[in-house]
Amino acid sequence: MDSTQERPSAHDLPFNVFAKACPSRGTLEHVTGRWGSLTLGALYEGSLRFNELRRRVDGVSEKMLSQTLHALERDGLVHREAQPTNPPRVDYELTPLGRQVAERLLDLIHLVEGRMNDVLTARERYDATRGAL
Amino acid sequence: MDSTQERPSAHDLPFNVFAKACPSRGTLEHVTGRWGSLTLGALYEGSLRFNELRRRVDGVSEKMLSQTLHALERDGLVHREAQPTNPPRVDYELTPLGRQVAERLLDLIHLVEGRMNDVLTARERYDATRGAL
DNA sequence: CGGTATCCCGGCCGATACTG
DNA sequence: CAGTATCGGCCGGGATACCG
Repeated sequence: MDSTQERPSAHDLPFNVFAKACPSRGTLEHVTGRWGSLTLGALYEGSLRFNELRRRVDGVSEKMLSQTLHALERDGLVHREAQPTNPPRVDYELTPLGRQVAERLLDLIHLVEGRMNDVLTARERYDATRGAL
Repeated sequence: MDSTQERPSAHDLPFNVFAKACPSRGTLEHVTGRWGSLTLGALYEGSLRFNELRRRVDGVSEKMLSQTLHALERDGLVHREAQPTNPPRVDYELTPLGRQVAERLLDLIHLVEGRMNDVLTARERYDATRGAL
């Protein structure tokens, strides 16, 4: 019943994101990263082209969007479909796994958006007491 | 009006994380950030002291943990309870809102951990085709 | 349109030292 | 134990220019 150092809550999966060296931590960061989460969220509605995505994810630069899409494609969350037409047309869409991830991400996003007033109120209270120092 | 049919993309909430200037984007980043997500995830099991948390979130520095906790406390997701004993004892625990957030985060974390083999496979395929350039 | 290459700055973050 | 202060490197990420 005792296997060296097992914590009560710990999951027995081979991958544990709380461990520094675990590769799942890297993927979690791609997914939850500043642009990763918004990109996946935007693609949940359906496939989008590069510049559509860029407009949808307000504030992202070409460089970061490109970089983000490569990371997500590499992790198998986004599928890139290029058509060799002229002018070129490239569509990005979620893979089945990407959809599952995006679903959870959107749950989180909607929760944060929906409770933002509470957050703002909490900030005011915090700043009123601690910010006065 | 057409309030019956609604595009899934457009939420009518006052806060939209896809908009550059929206404060919800900042909170989402606190929550999904590298240390924010792990901190909230760790606290889901119950309250923890500073150094317990530090050990649990493998790799976090004192500075970043402190900074992360302040941001989460300010946003009303974590409650800090200090006891004026000697040696000092400080417990951190999730607020009700923090619990809801952590719940979603853990859903995401468990999904990523559980599908990590697929991710790793996808990476190999990607690197084999594109990495050869 | 759909990107890549380059430059470069701010701030994220770790290491270290110090305080109550 | 529970932090804060300071320094410095590294790199995330924006701006710009350029290519197929």
